[in-house]
Amino acid sequence: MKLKDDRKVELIYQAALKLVARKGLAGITMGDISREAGIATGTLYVYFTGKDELINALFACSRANSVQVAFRGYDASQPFKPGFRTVWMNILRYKLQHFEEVVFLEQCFHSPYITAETREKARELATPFYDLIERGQQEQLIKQADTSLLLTFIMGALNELVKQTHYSNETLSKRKIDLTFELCWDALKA
Amino acid sequence: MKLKDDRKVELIYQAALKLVARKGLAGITMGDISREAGIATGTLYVYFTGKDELINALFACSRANSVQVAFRGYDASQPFKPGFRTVWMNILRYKLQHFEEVVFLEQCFHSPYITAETREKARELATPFYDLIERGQQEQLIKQADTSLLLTFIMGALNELVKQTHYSNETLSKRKIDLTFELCWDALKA
DNA sequence: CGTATAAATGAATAATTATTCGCTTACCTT
DNA sequence: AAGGTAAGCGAATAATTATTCATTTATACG
Repeated sequence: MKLKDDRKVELIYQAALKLVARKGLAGITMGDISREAGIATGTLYVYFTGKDELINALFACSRANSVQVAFRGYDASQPFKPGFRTVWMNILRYKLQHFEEVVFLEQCFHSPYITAETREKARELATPFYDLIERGQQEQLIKQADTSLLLTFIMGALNELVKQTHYSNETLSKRKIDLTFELCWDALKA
Repeated sequence: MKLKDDRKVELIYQAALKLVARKGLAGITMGDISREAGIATGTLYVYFTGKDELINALFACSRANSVQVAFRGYDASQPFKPGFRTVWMNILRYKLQHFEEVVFLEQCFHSPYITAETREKARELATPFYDLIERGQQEQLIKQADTSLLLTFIMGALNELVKQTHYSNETLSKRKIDLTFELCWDALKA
């Protein structure tokens, strides 16, 4: 018998991400996705039970990806600031390189597709970020404010920056990146 | 003869905003809007030529509203920091009170509904904000960085904060508001 | 008041889109 | 190499949703 092709799932995901970044979640059809992926519409239903499941799976996957990369190269034994910078940089780089995921996640958040369960799992993935900020607070380097507030502030700023960068299609220079880190750090530092 | 009823347009807008905040732009139908507004579906077509026009009009209106309020009480002759705080506070307050518009504008940005023209008009509305930041830079109070970068940073942070506040349905205490302003100011200040 | 005019209605229609299904093709197993 | 099983296909169908339209209702104006 013929087996399912994992690369095909990836193909479908890429097609969906591309279309959502271009047209928004509101303007995306199963036909569009299959055409963009270069497969038949019916094939989508071999891999997913329907549109809802496709979007939920892609949401979970995108979300997991973006978190997974964040702590690459982070070493808890090194001082806080450079460690924080490593994570911060990982996040920024990932978001810049995966702009489509940024848009997709944003659009999904208020959508009829994402189930409460999918949403809950996405939330849980954020705990390492909380831990990181709390470490900085324990070391008196970061403001003693609600952790969630600080995190929200930074992530919102980063996200918007990534979007803005994309629209103006410049590449963020090293100078600008350093500057932006400075903005973040100055905002957070005690 | 019977005249068009301006309050009805407002009713339609409110219904659409409410639904988009709840279900996203992807999950909203003309039937839903009319039901939520308490009018017949056909009546929507008395006021708008179709769904596209409705969404574009609401986008333009929402965007204009949020900008219009920002400079209320701002006096260019007073020192920069309190003036900036006034504007900042206006924006925050407006966004908190009009959460639905925040979500709607965000969802629209990547959607097939909004035309290039509508988008361009929205962009033009932002110039007073650029002017404000530039004033701060001239007075050496604000970092000498790309104005658009600074603005993007702040607006992204604020937006995310408003969303986060809404989801956790707490009311932002004065303490937290002051704290958040401090984050913004520390980020921007030279 | 009465009438003309346009708003308002909501069921009917048109258009779009998700999903199914009978068939073909590929490829794993033995 | 042959058979069997599931992937892959895309036209057909089902479901949903935008839009129209014949009719009713409200109201501005004479």
